[in-house]
Amino acid sequence: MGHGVNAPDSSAAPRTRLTPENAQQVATTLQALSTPSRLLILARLREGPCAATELAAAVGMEQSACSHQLRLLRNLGLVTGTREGRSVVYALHDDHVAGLLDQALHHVEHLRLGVTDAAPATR
Amino acid sequence: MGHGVNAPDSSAAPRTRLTPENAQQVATTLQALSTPSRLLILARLREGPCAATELAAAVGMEQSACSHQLRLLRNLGLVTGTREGRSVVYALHDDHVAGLLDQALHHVEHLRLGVTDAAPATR
DNA sequence: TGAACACATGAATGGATGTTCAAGTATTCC
DNA sequence: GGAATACTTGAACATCCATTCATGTGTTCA
Repeated sequence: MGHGVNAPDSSAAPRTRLTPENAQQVATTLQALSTPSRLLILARLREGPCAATELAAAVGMEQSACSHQLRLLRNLGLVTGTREGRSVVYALHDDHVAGLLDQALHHVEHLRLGVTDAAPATR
Repeated sequence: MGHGVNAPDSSAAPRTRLTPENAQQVATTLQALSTPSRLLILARLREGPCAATELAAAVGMEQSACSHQLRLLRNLGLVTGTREGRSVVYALHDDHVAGLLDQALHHVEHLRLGVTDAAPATR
């Protein structure tokens, strides 16, 4: 049988109606999760605060590249960086970021990936 | 003060540990939600199945462009297209896609966007 | 069969975007 | 002050990606 498709079901309507303007904002934020490097950075910070250099090493990228991405994440309000002596400690901005990450991982985990490039089937 | 940051807390560890390989897959899937056009397409399908042309009109884009994005979404396994007479009806592939969308909208809604390009503050 | 409708597809284009390389700023310690 | 550490920033570059234009495929109906 089917795979239990979307029922716009009785329970609750989508909290946020997606307007074209809204969509731009949402897309911009979700784009932060659309690259392996940033995803790894956020996942690392998900486990606790971390200084920039250590963070770069943890995710296996050069400090410069990592710093660029951290700037982007900072501008989006996803992470915070606070100077601590000579190092800057980064952390997720708040729990919603952690939640967003968790949900994303959870759902994607349960999605069949790498589906064949099947053309629409005829009934 | 504090915004209630990430506590690697007692409750539950992240279900999916993010490996570099895994990150690539997750990123690829999440990238589907990183553009306004695709976001609008998915949001429209969230409310129920829809034919291609009607869908394109609903989200305000040309049929060609819409078709290209639909192909991408199909390849990622996020939507399905089934021929119905001369039209092809699209729908979300399953509930996880709807859930992912809902969660994304929900979290992003509660995130402060457009934060200033503040440099790391000194303690 | 042929016209009309509904989509898909390929090539081209312009605009982002991630990374690297090479300085630049900030902080600590001698 | 000056060297060393930690991080940031800007420019250059190469790549990717969403859209457009033009064309091709599939389906219905006269």
